[in-house]
Amino acid sequence: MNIEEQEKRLREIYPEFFEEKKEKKEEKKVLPPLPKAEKGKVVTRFAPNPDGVFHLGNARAAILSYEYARMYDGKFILRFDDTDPKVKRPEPIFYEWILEDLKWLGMEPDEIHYASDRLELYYEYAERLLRMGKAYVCTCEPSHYKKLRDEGKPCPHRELPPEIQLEEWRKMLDGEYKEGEAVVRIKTDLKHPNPAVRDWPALRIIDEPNHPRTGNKYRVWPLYNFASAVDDHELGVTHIFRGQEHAENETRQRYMYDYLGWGYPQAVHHGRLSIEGVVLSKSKTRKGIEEGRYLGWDDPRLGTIRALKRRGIKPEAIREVIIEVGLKRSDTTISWDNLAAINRKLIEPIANRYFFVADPIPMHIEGFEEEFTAEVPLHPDHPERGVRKLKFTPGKPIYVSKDDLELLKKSEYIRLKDLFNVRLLEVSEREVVAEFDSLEYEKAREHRWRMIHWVPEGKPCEVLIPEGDELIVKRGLLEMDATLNVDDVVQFERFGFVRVDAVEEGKLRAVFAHK
RNA sequence: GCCCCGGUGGUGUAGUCCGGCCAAUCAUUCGGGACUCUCGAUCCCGUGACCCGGGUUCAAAUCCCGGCCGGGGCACCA
Repeated sequence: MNIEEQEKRLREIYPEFFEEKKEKKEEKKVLPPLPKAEKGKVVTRFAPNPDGVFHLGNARAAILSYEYARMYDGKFILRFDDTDPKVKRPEPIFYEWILEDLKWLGMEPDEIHYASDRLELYYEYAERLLRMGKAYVCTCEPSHYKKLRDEGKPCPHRELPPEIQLEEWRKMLDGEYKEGEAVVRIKTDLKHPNPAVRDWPALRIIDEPNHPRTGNKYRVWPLYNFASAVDDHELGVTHIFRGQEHAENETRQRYMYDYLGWGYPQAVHHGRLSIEGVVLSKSKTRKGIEEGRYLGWDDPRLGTIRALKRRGIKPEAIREVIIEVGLKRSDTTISWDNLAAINRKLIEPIANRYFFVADPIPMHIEGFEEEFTAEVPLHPDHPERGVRKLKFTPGKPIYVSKDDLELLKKSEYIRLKDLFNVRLLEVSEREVVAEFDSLEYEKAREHRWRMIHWVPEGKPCEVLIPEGDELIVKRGLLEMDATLNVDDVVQFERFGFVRVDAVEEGKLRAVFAHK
């Protein structure tokens, strides 16, 4: 029975099946409702530090923020948290790339802000807190301060009156205090069970920031918690999505919100997201690039958005995988199988098929003395797209892949897909000799002969295959009819889906996506 | 060491807040089969899990206590 007959018969004996099937198809993973979210009033933000490239781990916070904003007809803000010109120095290129990658993922921010543009605003709030007696300028030696803190004791500067604090603050701004000599702290509970929460630092001095956006205009820079607290409030952020490494920061920032009489946004802390066997860490990636072990930030082995893109992973697949993972607090490791399965569903219908023969071995065929042109559909399920032509010429060898060597060795007959069936006479790594047997596909099917792809001639093509930390390069021949452009995602039959990475003068490079 | 947070098949996820309808959902992987000029797609069928131990209860994946394991934080980083 073919599919139609089977379906017809099934409708007779089990009509309910089809109704259920229809329901199942519509079952799509969606995000759960967001607590305290009102339609039209949700404001979310994605706040990366442009000191590196956007990767899958960052994508979790970004996609959740964006999706929820959209779900509630709210606003999605991109804010560059570029307040560390020293340890995590921002670089101009990453500002651009992050925005570019965000857009590629389909997330256009409603607003874009730069923390480095807002220093004066931070200063205002610092002064206000100083004046209120809720913050102080601490000039303790860091190690000494730490000791006091761990003992739950105040440092000598803590209880000085606001007038002195403001004077000290002035000295910080004026340059009287040098880098490392003074810091503004927000008062909290000195007996807080978690020492890390006690009187946390809010602003510090960087003598020569040489910031990519503001140069040396400012020498007092806010720390993450301070800048973030001010901005989330000022920008009207209602919901924050961030990794659980920030969970303790909520405790810290709440003190500030209480002093200022602000309401803290709803924070959702999610676990860390990683992908099977892939390095996501910015610093490790950077090191690998510097040492020449990686081709760049978009090396196919990496988990950066650019790398995923280069491999032919569609933005929608990344979005789906993140939504599937949801907002759980536990860490998750996405498997390539899963990502590939989602991506395959997306690209299978659009990817045209071609024959790519990796590590070609010539095959000489005897006993067929006519020219014969095989016409193969560009896509088996879409004949309307047309065909590719592969011409067999008597006396000229065709090429088959070394990857099929084992198969050839153990087979007596084989079908050359869309051409004809042959009997194998000699099989070695250097060449294969075969004899024409028959034309009909049906005969091959009856005998269950295996089928391989082949190419009469072809253009040189190399495929980059990421395998863990290795990047394997497969060289071979791609059929002549494959006129491809960069970014095309196609399937090399019996090889896998690939994205065309570069095309130059009949030469081609592709990156392997998945089977 | 101190402080948070987690733990459902190989992987991811639903269910946990408000105990029963959960001998646990869906996807992927894996095994088997159907169909098909790709080892692609499609379609059937199947294997496979509530970290452990106590307690509460008529009833616990769900509540409580303890343990184990995992992650994170303890920066003048974000």
